[in-house]
Amino acid sequence: MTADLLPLRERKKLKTRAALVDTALALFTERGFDQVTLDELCAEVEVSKRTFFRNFASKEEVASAPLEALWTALLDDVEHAPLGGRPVLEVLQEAMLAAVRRMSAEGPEWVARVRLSQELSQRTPSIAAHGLQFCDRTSAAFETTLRRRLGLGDRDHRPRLALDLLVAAFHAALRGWTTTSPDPTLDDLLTELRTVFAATPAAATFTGDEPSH
Amino acid sequence: MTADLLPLRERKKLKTRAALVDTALALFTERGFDQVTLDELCAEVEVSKRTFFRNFASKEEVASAPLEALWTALLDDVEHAPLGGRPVLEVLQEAMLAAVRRMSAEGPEWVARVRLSQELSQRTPSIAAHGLQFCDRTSAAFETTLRRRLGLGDRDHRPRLALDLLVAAFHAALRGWTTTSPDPTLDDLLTELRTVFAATPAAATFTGDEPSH
DNA sequence: CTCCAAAGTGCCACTGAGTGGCATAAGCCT
DNA sequence: AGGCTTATGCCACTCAGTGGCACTTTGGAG
Repeated sequence: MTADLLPLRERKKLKTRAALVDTALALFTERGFDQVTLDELCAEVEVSKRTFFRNFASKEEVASAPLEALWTALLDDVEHAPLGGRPVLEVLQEAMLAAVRRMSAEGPEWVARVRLSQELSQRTPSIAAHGLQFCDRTSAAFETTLRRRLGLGDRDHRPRLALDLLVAAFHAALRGWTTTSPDPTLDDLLTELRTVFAATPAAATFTGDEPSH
Repeated sequence: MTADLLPLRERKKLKTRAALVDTALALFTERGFDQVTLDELCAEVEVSKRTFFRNFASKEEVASAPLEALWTALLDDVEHAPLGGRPVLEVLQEAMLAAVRRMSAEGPEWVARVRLSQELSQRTPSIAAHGLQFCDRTSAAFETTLRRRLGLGDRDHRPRLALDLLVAAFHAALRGWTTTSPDPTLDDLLTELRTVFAATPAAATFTGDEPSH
């Protein structure tokens, strides 16, 4: 499907990378992130620790890989999508939905991997930290793109706030996705996303009526 | 001012804690986070590494301490503040302004510490990651409080989105604060916060007019 | 087909973060 | 003062992550 055209070397590299991700997700899920040493993981995949660190910058990164791939794909999309005359946040939200659909089109395993990645992230602070920092860096990149393409000034905080709202909505949707359904599907995720997106405009304005007392 | 009433033991502990924070901020700022080992830091403060880890959970935490203190203080405030009939986000924003004022009232060193902490966080990915994860956990706690006090359901995403918007605005303000003025003051920070808060409602709705092409 | 350059890999030794255990000292309470 | 609690120091240990070098594999050129 996606290019057998790559040189053999590249394919091999991607294969070990994928093996590392899948094995890591399995081991971490089964026994917990810090109960699994990298030596074990590498032994399982039959790869040296040195090779692991040529593919991933840290132990946390291998667990966040599936979600990071999504954000990177989304960033590419937004770089080229038309932004004209519509609310920026709406455009971003639709790009997000499209990116999720596109990722999952590449194979059903993707959904399973994202689910495991998300569950690990919720249960393991250091993975969560890594993921959040990745989102933050990616948001900064998005922000630059938006500023440039929309001709906004450096002191205009709106694009960054919109991006953070997108990130917040995405994370809320992920949390909802993995906690409600026992075996969440792609459609469940898309539904969850649309629900959260629908609630987003109210976030800045809603008034809490304190219950009687 | 704030209780010499504490038992001597506690005061001593707080003192070494403060010494660790200040020395760490100084060393990290001067030579870079990963160029300073904990052994060095501990030698400087004349404390064993074991003691360091009884005060802080990680090397990153000591660098984030001032900002974390602010969030914790804010959380306490929100626990007891009246939330009645006004937009929740507005209430949170005012609580944030009040918390900043209250923290800085305890001494002018606080502003300097926060500035160093923020600058380190921007330049050091692992500190940023730790700080973001802390905010995330704190937001989750806030969320619980808000849900309880406002009687909202588990499936209502608005409180969490509002909180994330507050966090995003705060971070944007911090970035602006440390990049614009060469030697940022407390008032600069408050001004910056108010500016970002003012821009927040537009984040969800603004439309980017693509520049002519 | 062969040989060369380049890129990926394995092995090994090393630094430094973080932890557990136990003995010691310092503050607390009566 | 004397026992009790609690923080601290010291020591040895695990494991993430890095740098160096030798070795294998691949792609490409003659």
